[in-house]
Amino acid sequence: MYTIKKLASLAQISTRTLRYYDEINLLKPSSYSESGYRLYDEACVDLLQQIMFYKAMGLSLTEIKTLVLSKDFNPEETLLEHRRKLQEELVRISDLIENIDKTLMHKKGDYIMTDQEKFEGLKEKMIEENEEKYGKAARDLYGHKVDMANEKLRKMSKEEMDDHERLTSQMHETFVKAMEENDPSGSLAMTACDMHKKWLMTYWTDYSKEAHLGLVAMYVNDERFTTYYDKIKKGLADFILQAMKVYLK
Amino acid sequence: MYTIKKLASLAQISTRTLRYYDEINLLKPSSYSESGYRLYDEACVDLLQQIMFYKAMGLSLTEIKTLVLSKDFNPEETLLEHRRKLQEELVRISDLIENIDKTLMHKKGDYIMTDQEKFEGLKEKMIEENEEKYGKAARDLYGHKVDMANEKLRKMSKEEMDDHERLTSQMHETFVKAMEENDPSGSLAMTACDMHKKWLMTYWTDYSKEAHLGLVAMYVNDERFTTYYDKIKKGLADFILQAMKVYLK
DNA sequence: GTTACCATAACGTTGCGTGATTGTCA
DNA sequence: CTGACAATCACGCAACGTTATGGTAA
Repeated sequence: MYTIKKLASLAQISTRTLRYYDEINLLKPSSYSESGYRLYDEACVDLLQQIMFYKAMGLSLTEIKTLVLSKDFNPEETLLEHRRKLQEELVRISDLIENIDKTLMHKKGDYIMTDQEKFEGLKEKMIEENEEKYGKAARDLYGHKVDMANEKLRKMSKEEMDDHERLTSQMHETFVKAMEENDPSGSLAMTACDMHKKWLMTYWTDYSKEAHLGLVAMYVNDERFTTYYDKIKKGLADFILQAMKVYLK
Repeated sequence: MYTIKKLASLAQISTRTLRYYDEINLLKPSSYSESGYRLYDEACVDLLQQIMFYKAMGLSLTEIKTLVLSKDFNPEETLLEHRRKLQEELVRISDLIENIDKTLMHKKGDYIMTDQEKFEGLKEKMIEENEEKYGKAARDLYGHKVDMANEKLRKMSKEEMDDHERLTSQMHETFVKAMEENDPSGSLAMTACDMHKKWLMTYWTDYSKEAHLGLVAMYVNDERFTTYYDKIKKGLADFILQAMKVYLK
């Protein structure tokens, strides 16, 4: 017979957990002492063992309850079903990471990269940072997907990079012209926004308005960006944001 | 000016969400109508846009609050920090999936596989099922790790499989002998358990007592297993469980 | 008058952590 | 007597979904 503390330390869990399992009828004590103390026997230990096994696979307590308390229930199906859910979670998280990567990568690129050397430097730096921070093993876990942006950079040819640079200056020029017209919703501004989108696609493997707008919104809160653009023409950073808001409606 | 419903449908969220954001001071309406209706202006729309952008990356509302409400806060660091957390989650979930795979794979194997043909059949069947259920694209996401068990099976040579089969019969014999001695904690039983562990390791890439015990516990609740073992000797399935409990203490 | 929309409570969700208060055992 | 352990509330967390109830706008 175990007291609640004994069983808890045996199983490396808290007494609160055991009381909670009692409360939700997942694991009841086998008997009580005269003063109302919970007492657990060997069968309880076995059951707890089972519970913890399923917990280790990430099943919810409700799922575990149906598994261990109804003998005729099929664990295989439940586990497979659960596996499917986990798989979805995995994809979801992987997508989130990819989103962050795209955002950060591009944001850095936006105000730093003006010529080839800096661009090359950035490429190497980002790839190195990635390696350093998360290690090869960790990156292997979710395979090539997270690296896609990196790969896209790495594989970009000299020619493409020249194109990219041309696009950059053209975009800047167009934005400046649009600003001189003082019309953030005019066709010139829209053209410039369109170029910005194309420019974005150089790094991003896919595209969404939300991400694009979010990125631009992040820009104007970053003085490195505003400084850079205001040097081209004063007030340009803000103008770009105004235009983008119209463009991305 | 937008009413709560207008803004909600504009942003594709619920009105409850907007009221909640109001409640936690994340997004307050810019003004109120005479009858107390919430009214949102353009600045609110922009802010919500930002909020949703960060939400799309999986940041918590608390994190978002510090990001969008304190102008001097650095989003890059926050995003990188958050990326790290996501990475951990990814590993965690990947481990859970691996655990489930190991369990299911082995459980099937335990009572079905007695000769090479069936073994081969199982191999193909499991690999196919995996492909079918989750698709290549999904599997690519977390790379080779989930497939390790599959790979381990696939790469097992004829020779190794013969060894494995020999080990299986020896283990069965030893369990039977131990049972005849009627001592589930005797040295014979312990040897048999040890063999079971070795046998397990043929499939599993790593090992833990919890997983081993959980597996055995799952066995005795599955009549396909008990039937199979009881055919060898009546009561054997139960005896194995008893022995395992001692062994895995 | 009806319908669509507004507001404010307030409970439910998941799995416990973290007290607060009080009784029991060695 | 004291300290370790027992018990029972009961709030807190995250981000809303979901009624319930009643007022307001078109």
